[in-house]
Amino acid sequence: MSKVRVRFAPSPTGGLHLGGVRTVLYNYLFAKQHKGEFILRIEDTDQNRYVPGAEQYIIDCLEWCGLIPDEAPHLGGPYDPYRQSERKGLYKQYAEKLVAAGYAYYAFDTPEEIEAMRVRLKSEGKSNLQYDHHVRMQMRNSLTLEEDETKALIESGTPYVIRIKVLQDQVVSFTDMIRGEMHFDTNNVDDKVLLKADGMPTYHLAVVVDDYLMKITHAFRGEEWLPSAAVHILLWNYLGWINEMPQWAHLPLILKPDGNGKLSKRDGDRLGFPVFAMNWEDPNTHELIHGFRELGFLPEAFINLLAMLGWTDGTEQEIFTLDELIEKFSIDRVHKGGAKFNYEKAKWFNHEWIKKMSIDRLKPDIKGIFENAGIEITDQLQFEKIISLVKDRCTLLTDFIEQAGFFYKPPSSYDIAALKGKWDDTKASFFNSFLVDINKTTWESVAIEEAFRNRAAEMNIKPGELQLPFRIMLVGGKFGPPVFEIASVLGREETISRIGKAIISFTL
RNA sequence: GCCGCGUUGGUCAAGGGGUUAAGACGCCUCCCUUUCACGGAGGAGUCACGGGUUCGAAUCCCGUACGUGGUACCA
Repeated sequence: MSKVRVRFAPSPTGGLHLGGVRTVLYNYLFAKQHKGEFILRIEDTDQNRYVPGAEQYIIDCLEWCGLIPDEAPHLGGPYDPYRQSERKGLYKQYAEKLVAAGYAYYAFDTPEEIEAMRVRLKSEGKSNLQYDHHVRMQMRNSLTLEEDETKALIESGTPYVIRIKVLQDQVVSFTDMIRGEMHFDTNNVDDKVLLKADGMPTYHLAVVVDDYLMKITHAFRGEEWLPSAAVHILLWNYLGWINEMPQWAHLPLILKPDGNGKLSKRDGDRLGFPVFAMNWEDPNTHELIHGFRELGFLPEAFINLLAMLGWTDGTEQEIFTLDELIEKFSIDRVHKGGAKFNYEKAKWFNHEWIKKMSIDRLKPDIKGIFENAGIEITDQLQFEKIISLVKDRCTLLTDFIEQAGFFYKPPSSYDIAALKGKWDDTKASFFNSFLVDINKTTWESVAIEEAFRNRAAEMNIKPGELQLPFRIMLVGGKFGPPVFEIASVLGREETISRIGKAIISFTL
């Protein structure tokens, strides 16, 4: 078998949806497992939908996720160029070839004429309003016009498109790697536009031509493409390339968590979770759509959770590294049905990854988050200790600010409510004595705790009664790692200072 | 409307003729911890419906319902 080559072919219209990333991922996993190549091709044939920055954004997302293409517009490759707008000149010859072979035709109908046709059909009670074999002989095209008329029209610069001429009464079949045998009746397939009036190909022509030219062996795409697969297969046939047609796999959709339908960027705002891989700001409206990255997800977790949205290896394992996924992924274990996105589970994946991740891997990310929050890291060793102390209680990377910020900034307020019934004059005097004690102890958590317990014993107070007040003195609230660990990391001076301040505040 | 695809707890899912129908998230209870987590032990909660086929159906077949996608000179 020839070398596996797969492609991700997005149109750069803004943002990269989570479902898009999953499509990339499955492509990538399949390619790498088979020691093949993963290609990024930009489908920018619709000039009306061009969004500046969108292509770079896609590239950046792939990079963040660690899904690096082998060939791409910005990397180049043996099948340059990888941007369809730059391949424009290529497509027309194939469309013309189809016309010459009788598999396509020129159509001169204006949008108004097509609209009129649909109105007419509707008034006749027809439910099928497609431009297809039922109506093509009633329209203005090279099938109904005399040859010299057609020629004259083209030569005089009349706008025209080229449409595929779908043969009647045939069954188009193919094997989908996920769904098995698929059959379509050509009587239900319309004469899709192949080449637009502006000379650009439509998606239908462009995918087939480019997949052929780029020697794509396997084509994975979203389920929304299933109905038009018939057109694509017809094209592979009509163009005489059927033996080189890639194997198809139509991936299930990712659905909204609540109601119905494909997950869209709007749902993120509405339900309070990210839908895009990274923040995306629309260059025209300046609307900001939040990304997983900025909300504190690790790319490892993001990839992992996406992989599990529609696929399992059949065991109970849920946490996978990219390498494990490459090894274990199998397209035939991909689900047929769509999956509703569940943000709680997504966060669980991230939590698992933070727990599992090394301090060194976490460090740069957390440092960046801290700096954005105005916290400077000066002591590396202390920083590492802090990370190891709090990582188990952080679901998102951004949680580190809340969970560890107090190491860098003394509490600005105290959870007084939690103190209720746990603070009185004897407690105050305990801490006053303790303040003196800890001037002499070795500065280690065990030694601090020992001093704490000794003093408590001496004053005949249960140490447990004192721990919560102590915590609130240092942290401000009822959370965080063990208190004596906190004190030890904070340092003698800072601990003393916080206790002193708190005694005054608590007593007021 | 028409065409296609799908349907196992709230969600992700294993299981593909005989199972007490796995597991995970979330939820609840308890243990650990005089913080919050982590961790551990339990609990509630399911095969869309109706017909077949079969000794036996979540599993196979047919309908129905529901969901979802497409139905553009968008991808």
